[in-house]
Amino acid sequence: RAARDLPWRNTRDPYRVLVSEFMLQQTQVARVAEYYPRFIERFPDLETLARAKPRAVREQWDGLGYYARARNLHALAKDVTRRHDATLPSDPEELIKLPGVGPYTAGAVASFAYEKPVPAVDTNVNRVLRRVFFDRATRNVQRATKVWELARTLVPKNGKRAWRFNQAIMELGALICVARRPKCPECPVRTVCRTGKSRRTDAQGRIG
DNA sequence: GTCCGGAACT
DNA sequence: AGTTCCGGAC
Repeated sequence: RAARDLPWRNTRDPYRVLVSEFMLQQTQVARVAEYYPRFIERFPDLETLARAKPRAVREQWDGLGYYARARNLHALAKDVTRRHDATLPSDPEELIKLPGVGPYTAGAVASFAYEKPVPAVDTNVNRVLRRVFFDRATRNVQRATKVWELARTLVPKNGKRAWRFNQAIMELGALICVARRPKCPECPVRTVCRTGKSRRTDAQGRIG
C-alpha cells in the first residue's frame, strides 16, 4: 500500500532483480538507487556483463564497498552464460549454487523475478517476524531456520500474492519495524503483533 | 565511536 | 558460532 516506488520493483527481468539484490545486500536503498541505473545502462544484460572486463565492473561498483560481491556477480554472469544458456535459474535450490547467492538472494530472485511462492528472509524480514510472532525470550534465541520455516508457512501459495507479501514485509521492516526505535504507533500490524501489543501501553521503552 | 548488513570462510 | 568485507547513519 504505502510502498515506495523503486526502479527494480517495476521489472521482472531476472538479471535486473539479481543486480539490485546484489547491491542491496550491502548497501541501503538510497545508495543503490544511485548506482543501479548506471550499472544497468552499462551492463544491460547477463551477456554484456559476462563479456565485460573485471576492471570495468569494478569501476561501476566503486564506492559501494564489498567488492567481492562485484567479483561474484561477474563470475556468476560468466557461469550462467556458459552453463545455463544465459538464463538465470528460477529454482532457489539452483540459484543458491551460484557465487555470491545465499539463501536470501536465492529467495528474492525466485520470488521477485519469477513470482515463485517462496519466502525471502533478509534481516528486515527476520526482525519483523521475530517481533510479531515470538516472545522476548524466544526472540533472541530463535535460529534462522525457525524463522524461515515460519516464513514458508506464511507466504501465499499464489506467486503474485507471494511477491507482494515479500515486498510488504521488507517494506515494513525498512520503514516502520526498524532495528533501533520501531515506530509501533504507525504500524499496520500492531494489533496482531506481540511487540506492538505490549508497547501500546508502554510510554516508549526499547525492544530487547 | 558504534551499529548495521548477506554471504563465505574459519 | 564468530569473523571478515565496506561505507553510511546516527
